Amino acid sequence: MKVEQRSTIAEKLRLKSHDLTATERKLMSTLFANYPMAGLVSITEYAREAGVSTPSVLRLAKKLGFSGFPAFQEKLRSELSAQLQNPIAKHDRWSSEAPDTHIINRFATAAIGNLSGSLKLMDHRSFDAIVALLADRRRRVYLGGGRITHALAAYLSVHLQMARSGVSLLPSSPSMWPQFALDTAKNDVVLIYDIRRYDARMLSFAASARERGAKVVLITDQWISPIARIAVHSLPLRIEAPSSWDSNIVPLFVTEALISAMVNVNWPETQARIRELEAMTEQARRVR
Amino acid sequence: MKVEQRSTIAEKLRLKSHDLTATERKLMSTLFANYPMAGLVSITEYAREAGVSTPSVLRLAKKLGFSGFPAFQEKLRSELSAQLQNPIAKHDRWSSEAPDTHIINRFATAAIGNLSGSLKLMDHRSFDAIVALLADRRRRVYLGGGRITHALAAYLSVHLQMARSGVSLLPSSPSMWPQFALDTAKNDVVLIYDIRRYDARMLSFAASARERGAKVVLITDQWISPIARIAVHSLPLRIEAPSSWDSNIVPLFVTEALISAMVNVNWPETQARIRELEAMTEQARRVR
DNA sequence: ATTCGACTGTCAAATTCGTTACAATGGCTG
DNA sequence: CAGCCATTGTAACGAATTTGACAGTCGAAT
Repeated sequence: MKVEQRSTIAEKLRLKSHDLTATERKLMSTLFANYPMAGLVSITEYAREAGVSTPSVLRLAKKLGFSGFPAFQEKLRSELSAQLQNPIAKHDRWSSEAPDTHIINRFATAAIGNLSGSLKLMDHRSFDAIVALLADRRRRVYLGGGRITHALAAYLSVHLQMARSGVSLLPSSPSMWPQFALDTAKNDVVLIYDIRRYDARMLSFAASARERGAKVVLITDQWISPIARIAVHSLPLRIEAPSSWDSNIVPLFVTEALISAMVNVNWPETQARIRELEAMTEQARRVR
Repeated sequence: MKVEQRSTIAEKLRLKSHDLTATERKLMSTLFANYPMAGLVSITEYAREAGVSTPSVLRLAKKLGFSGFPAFQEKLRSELSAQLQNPIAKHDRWSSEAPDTHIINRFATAAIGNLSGSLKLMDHRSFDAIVALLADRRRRVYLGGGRITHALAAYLSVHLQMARSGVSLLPSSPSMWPQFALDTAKNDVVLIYDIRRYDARMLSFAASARERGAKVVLITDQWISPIARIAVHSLPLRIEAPSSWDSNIVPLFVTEALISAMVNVNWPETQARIRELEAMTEQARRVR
């Protein structure tokens, strides 16, 4: 039956509860007392917990229509897994009638997975510490990225420059990085995007900055760039995508969150600066 | 240690993440991808899922201080059942104990909302039509964005240039746009990012290109840039964020999806081009 | 080039698990 | 009260899992 396919073990048990034996009822109530974890241990342990014999567990599983205990357990696991998924993961039909196999839906699924996976991985204390570094107006900030991630560094740079002074973006050409390393000084902040196909030149830039006393912050992928060893803070993110290249959606997410948090830290000053900036832009427009 | 007693496996892993081996990282990311269910199967299955050998799982478990795999699993189970019994913890799975009010969680909620809102709005036939335009090697492609979105255009440009020839990125300075408009010709593709604070100079660039017979494609926000009137295809996206500035996560999402879809359209040619590119990069590296 | 050490996989032994067969128990019926 | 059937536990077996020992591989340092 299709209906049965969908029903959970809890429902099946309730449905059959009237023709369960005393032993089976014990098993049922043990399972419900800690559903579904009680059933995710070994058959022996579950039996002992309920105070019945091992084969009784097996009999119950078969009575519910499973081929054996492992099949029963697998069902419990998949139920739990579905329940654990973030509420948002249960997306109701993404794009207008586009089939689930359409690239845009596959991409959406991957993006959501990357986001929730990254958030689970992330240490929010590191995040807060990075925000504090960026918000500290006494420190100069250097931003850098590789061939692909340069755009992210540029994006961050545009926003940071609106909020504070002393922000420099490393050029996209690696040959110019060494001279920037020369400029870094004690307590400066060097924020680097380095995702796989890690760039050796970026590593040496980071190492130089570190030697000069700068604090290196790293935004990397789940395989973690070697720069992590010299960084004070590293954020490893998930970047898998159904594509020939990695997805930088989560790195952009973190970037925007950093910007937002950093702006909040010192709102009055930032606000004044933005007002001034707007006024200047307006003035320039009038002259033209 | 008292601390160790309380810390979850996720925390332990994060803490030790810097001195994990490559294989152990694989296990870690597999576990986080579906935490903690991925670890609640047999050691064999978990190892196979992560693509490592069985003993490697055991070694990781021991590294984390457990007597063996069953003990490791027992910890996962107890964590999970504690979490299941505490409904408040439900939303907690986002970020490690960060409260829901933490900026990173608020941002995640907003990003997901924007994504699903955008996808519901989106016409996938427009998307497919844009992909076809980008994939057509006979057309030149011009990419442009405003002060903020220039980074997105640059990101798209880096990827498109790997996949095909004839891709130009408009400079970030608007004063140079008119001369680029002069270069556009009949049937060229002009893809523009224009989100609120719509730039009048961008509109006039688009209008010039249109007059010369170019096909204008627009990626904009839900309030829709005036360029939409002259564009052949427009994708309106949601960009709200708990921040002083708009979020460009969904625009980046669409950008990556476009890239991926476009590459698929003509995979053999693209693959050949990428191979050649890799070979050249490799050669350059050797010379150095 | 070579050596060392760290890392990781293969293999097999030991253990545990899941399952079947069978015996024991106990309630119900004629 | 005897016999029957459903129910449950015990014991044993085969299968799968967990674990330790060993060897090959790779990279770094000399």
